[in-house]
Amino acid sequence: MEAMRRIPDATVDRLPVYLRVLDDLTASRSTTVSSEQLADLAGMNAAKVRKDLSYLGSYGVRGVGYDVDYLRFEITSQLGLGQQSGVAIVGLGNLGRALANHAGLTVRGFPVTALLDTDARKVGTSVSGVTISHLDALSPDDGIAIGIITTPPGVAQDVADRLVAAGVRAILNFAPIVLTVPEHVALRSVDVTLELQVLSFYASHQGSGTAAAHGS
Amino acid sequence: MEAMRRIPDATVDRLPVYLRVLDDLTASRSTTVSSEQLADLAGMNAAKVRKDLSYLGSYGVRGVGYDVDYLRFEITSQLGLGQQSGVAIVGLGNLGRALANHAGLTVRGFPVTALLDTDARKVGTSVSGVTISHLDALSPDDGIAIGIITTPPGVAQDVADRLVAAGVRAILNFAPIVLTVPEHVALRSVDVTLELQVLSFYASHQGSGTAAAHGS
DNA sequence: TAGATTGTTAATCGATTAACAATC
DNA sequence: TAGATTGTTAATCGATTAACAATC
Repeated sequence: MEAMRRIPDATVDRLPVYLRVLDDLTASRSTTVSSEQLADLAGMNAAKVRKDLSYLGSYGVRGVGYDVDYLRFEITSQLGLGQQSGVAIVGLGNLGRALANHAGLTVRGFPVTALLDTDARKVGTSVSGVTISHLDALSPDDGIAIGIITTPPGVAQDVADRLVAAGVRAILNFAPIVLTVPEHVALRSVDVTLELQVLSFYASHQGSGTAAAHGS
Repeated sequence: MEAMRRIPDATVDRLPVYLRVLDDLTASRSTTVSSEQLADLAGMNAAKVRKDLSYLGSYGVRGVGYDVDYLRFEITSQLGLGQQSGVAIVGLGNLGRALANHAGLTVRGFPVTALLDTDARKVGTSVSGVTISHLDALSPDDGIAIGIITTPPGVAQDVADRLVAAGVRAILNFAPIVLTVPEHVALRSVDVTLELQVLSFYASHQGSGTAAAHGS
């Protein structure tokens, strides 16, 4: 109803959490949800939920709440989840294989369409029905939207550069190193050791303090 | 030099990144680093680096920079990384196994001392030299400091409750569900699908926008 | 001393939250 | 109408950043 404002980064980080909760609500046949319920289920506060949802436009009904299906539709659309986004996984070590085997990715609209490595012993074999290609074969023709890097840190920047050259618009990096990518490419990193170190801080400074780690 | 202020959450999230960079500097025999260099290597801005480090106390030397070794010592100490923290991994699916095989955890002071599952076919077998025990065997006597949850979402809250009962002070959750834990237990969650959805937003709203996802 | 770089202040910006009028 | 709940405002809080005096 209002002129569209830019959605704040903090809100973008939370939209997928709301979406997951809404999916659960649909599974349990709820058709309507209040900001209070949604906040409980998402581990947040109702005022924040209403503020976040207000950036999508005004879709709630006073005295009633939000329509679950319509909200899912709106969030899905805002997140750009309308069509499938092909994913390439580079580096088929333990983690890369685990992700390649993760059926949930395809279900959620992120089908793994390419697996890449430089190890001659791995190239040609397949994981979950997808054949591993040599990294050199990576090309813009592959139509890959998102690259996932699960290589050792030493080669991660080179891999990122190749993914960018191949036209990916986003990279999810699991290598423990700071990557540099052009402005137009979105980047988030996940580092398990780093998470454990942050947890170590709060565990030793006894005062809880965290809630949900993401990427950046 | 100043009275100790509480370290802001945003700063705590960055200390492990600085630590990683300082480790690299040590490996390349640098003994001193300026806030400008550190910022470049960590993908940040020098003012932020100086502000962050100022919460540790005043350890830089004007006109010179920071002593790499001393800074590592200080960050290590603040993060509570002085002694090893035993880690238990619950749920030995693809991801749990990948983490159990990750040698980097032990190197960084987080040795995996327990593997737990409820599948009778897995209990008794071992991964990376650690035997998988039944979840029911989990006990406070195990001396586990941190629990990592890599189970399906349906059982994750129950697992979290058991870990809390066993005395863990921190939990790293990979299950796609919002967990509830007592105040005194630190919690962070990593959800790959959620990261991809956030990336999808920035990729489709062409304007980059992210930098380093963590947990919360 | 001249040059470099810190530590800190203060301004700015963005995120959170409580409160409540609007309204279903 | 009475009750419930949204959408929005405004206050507050925390994080970022530029600027510069302090000082090695």
